[in-house]
Amino acid sequence: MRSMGRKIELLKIIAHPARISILEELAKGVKCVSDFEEFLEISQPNISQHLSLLRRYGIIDYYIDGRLRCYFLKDPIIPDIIEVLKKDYLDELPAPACCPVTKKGKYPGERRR
Amino acid sequence: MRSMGRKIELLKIIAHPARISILEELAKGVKCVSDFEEFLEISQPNISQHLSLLRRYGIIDYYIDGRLRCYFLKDPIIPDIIEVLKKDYLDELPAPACCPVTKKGKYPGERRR
DNA sequence: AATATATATGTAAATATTATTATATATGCA
DNA sequence: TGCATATATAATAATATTTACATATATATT
Repeated sequence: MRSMGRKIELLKIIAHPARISILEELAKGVKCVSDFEEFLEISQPNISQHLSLLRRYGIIDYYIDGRLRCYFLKDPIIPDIIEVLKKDYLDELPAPACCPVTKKGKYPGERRR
Repeated sequence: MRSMGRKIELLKIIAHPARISILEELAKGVKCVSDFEEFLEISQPNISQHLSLLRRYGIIDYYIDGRLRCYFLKDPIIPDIIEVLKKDYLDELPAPACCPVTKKGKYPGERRR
């Protein structure tokens, strides 16, 4: 079992547009670096940097096929996070039973002291 | 509907130990700043800073009760993310049909050029 | 009115992240 | 062997994040 701290660190690592794109693609199947070059609008060294970062944290891995590096997903939390990111959320959570708008109301929980 | 970019930004904002703690608490119910002081090991101004950041991004909001500010969750994606963070993931994702360990294997997808 | 309490704000310093550029390595092919 | 291809690494510069500290504001209490 992985600690919450480790998972927060993972969240921080993946919270970047290029890295989410990479992970979305890898969720569909193995891809090599030049595949990413086709749809990411960033330089090849930059792609490599994002890939190494993801790999350093154990989120992805690769195997070598000739001069290609074929990357694949390794961390099972990733598909679940992508699913949440793709889900539509139409409404805000219901506000607690008091009035945030008028700035009046009584604290509904227990109070200290 | 919210864009992927906006959700990634949100992910980045919440990916911090203090802020995840705050959100986990708020998922249980309304809390005021002094409630957070009891279990977060950081200074009151720092707590306020994290709260303002979360509020600036529409993730939480508050109402005023006297001199207390009572914070509550607003963004409906938060409980889902917390759920994923708390889930146990026992195994790595299955590696693709080739051999990452021996570094040999054939690229299973289509190849460009 | 004076003081205490709850919370926020401003700013500076420390640190981390990101993209860029240049260069390196390794493999395959002529 | 020599060159092209695929990818990685290193150094740097720009920018953003985080914390800490001092101070401010608003409300309640006496």
